[in-house]
Amino acid sequence: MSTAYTDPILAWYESNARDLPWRSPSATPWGVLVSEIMLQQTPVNRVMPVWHEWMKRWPTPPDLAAEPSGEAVRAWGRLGYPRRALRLHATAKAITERHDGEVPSSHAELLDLPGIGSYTAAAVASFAYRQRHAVLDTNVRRVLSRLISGDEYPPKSQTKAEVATAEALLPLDPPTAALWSVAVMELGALVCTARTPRCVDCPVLDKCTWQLEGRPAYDGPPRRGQTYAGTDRQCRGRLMAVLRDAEGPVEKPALDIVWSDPIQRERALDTLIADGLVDPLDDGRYALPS
DNA sequence: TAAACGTGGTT
DNA sequence: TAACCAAGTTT
Repeated sequence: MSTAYTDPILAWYESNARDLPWRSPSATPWGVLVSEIMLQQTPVNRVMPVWHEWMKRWPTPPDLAAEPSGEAVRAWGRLGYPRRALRLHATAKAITERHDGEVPSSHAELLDLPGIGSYTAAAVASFAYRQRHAVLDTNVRRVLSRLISGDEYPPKSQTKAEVATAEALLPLDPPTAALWSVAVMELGALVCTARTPRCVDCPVLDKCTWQLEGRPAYDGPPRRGQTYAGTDRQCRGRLMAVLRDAEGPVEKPALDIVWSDPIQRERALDTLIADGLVDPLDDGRYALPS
């Protein structure tokens, strides 16, 4: 294993880390878990106020588990991907029932919880419990891609080679490994960014393969998908906004007015019901789930 | 494995 | 301005 990157990046983190609330010594494992779910595909700035609100309202998993799932969806606000709120509520219930109300510390038990995949399990085990796991998020994948492979961007989907690389770089001492993981993520978030990296501020610039090879341009396939306007996703978002902003159940016309295409609207509503995000009541009205 | 899944800021 | 991007997971 290589240690050439470890000390410069740890030193850089010590003086450049953002003071994020879920990194505070007073943050609980539950607070870390909630932050990780909220941060999936969602920028820090948008998460911050919602996280504070959640922590004040639901300081422990049993607090959230005692509420209807619809309250979690409502309090999710406009963070996006509201199925995360539903799964976080289900996770709170599972923790309450299966783990005595305490967020489990083992990677396997975390992985068993709804909405928690390989990244989030590793992140919670590392950041909340100071364990030694390879934490591979989009930031770390990009940093290692540039530093080690010399490619501007990592492969479209995670490879075994990337996991092997990340594990090889992981310091042996668990608390140091946990610190390393958050430090590499932070480097990717603040310096080794996707679009215009601030290489002048990089602590390992002299060891960066991509840099040493003259920063060759990305030559792979386009990495993005379709536009958002007009999609079912946008339609679902509109419908959910109506339900979130209403005090209680809403009449069907209140949903109909936010999307003109009836075919697409009904399809979107059906998928929301199938996902458990919308509850069709017996009286014909619609509500957030109970 | 690829596509689906929200939202808003940045380039 | 349209495209890209943000601490991914699920099916």
